[in-house]
Amino acid sequence: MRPNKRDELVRNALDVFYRDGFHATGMDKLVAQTGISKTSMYKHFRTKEEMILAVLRLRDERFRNWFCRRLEEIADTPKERLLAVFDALHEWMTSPGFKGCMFIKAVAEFQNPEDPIHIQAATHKRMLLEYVQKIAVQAGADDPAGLARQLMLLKEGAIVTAVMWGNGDPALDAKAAAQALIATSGCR
Amino acid sequence: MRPNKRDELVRNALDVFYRDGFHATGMDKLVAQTGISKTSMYKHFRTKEEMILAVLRLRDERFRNWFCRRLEEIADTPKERLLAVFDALHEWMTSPGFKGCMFIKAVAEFQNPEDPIHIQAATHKRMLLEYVQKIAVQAGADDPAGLARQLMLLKEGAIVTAVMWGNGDPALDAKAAAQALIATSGCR
DNA sequence: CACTAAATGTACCGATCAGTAACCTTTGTC
DNA sequence: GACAAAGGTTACTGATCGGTACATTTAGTG
Repeated sequence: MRPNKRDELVRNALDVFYRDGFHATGMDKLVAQTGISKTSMYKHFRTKEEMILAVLRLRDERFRNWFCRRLEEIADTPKERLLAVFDALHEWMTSPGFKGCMFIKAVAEFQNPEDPIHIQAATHKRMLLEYVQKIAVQAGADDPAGLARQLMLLKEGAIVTAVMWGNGDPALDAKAAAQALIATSGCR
Repeated sequence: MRPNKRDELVRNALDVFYRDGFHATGMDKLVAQTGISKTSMYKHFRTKEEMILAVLRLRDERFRNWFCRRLEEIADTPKERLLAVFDALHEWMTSPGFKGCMFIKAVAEFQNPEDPIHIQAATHKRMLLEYVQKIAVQAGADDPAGLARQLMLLKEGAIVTAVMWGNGDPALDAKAAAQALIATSGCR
């Protein structure tokens, strides 16, 4: 059984797009950096856009898996897990190679709301929001949906600010703010 | 006295870069959309990068002027002005042509922290933060710097989320969160 | 009117863009 | 060993990239 070259391509392309951006990464650079021939690329994907969508799918899968698992590892109770969001965030931001959120960057480069790339990025964010909202329900918040939306605002803000300043400190500020919000949210 | 063509160029280029992105906007598109010849462009700016920097300077000047003036119009006391940040934010997000924060997008496209464009965008954010921090001092917050950073996290998060969902609702969530944070901050 | 600076049109540069055609090599399966 | 699918090599397309050369026209000032 042949180890799927397509998956290898998507994995490598993910790194390049994440590091250098979407428009700034040409197919020739992808050939050079992934070691996979252009003909092979275009046998698996009809266009660059299709490839970006596949890359975003992988990124979504990887990130959500890591994020959700990490929350469960860090904290035991739902209320603690809401706060652990920002511990996981801080870990991510201070890990080597951190370059911000790929989906925020995708939306920044593909602003048209009808664009498949834009839509897929928004879907990722919606799924993360729903996951946090579930935890907020378990934690017994008075307005779990509202609390989840607020916490996610802090999270997105911390990510873009961490990229701006080049350090993970915004996650600490976000955690402090989250603590205050959770304290007044009616969580058990 | 000749009306400065250079300023006209920067004004028009601002619209195009804001709407379409930096890498996705070529100099030829700029010629077509601004009605200014490429030769003239390169008499005022040696490179595309220099032009982007000029565009960001104008954007910074315009936005900070509008934002600070708006806060003073909306609210009279420092404490009220901290909250008015999110009223102004909501006005901006629901205004026609809103396409997110140009500086967040600049950082997303120019991730290298040494890049002049990246640096200039970060400078804009730092100046906004310092402005809000001054208000927090006037409002008598126990930790004005920390409160200002938290409020700015909410602001950045609201901006990127508003672009994601395509509406201004995140500003309302951010305002609600800000209200809770300000309430526990020791502000008069 | 003469002079000058600013802005123009047109045509071009080499490099890169996304994407393709034709042909060859590897690899796993029967 | 025959077969087929997957992957690779090389070279190419027309369009666009950022940027330039050069000659011409416009417009404000003395």
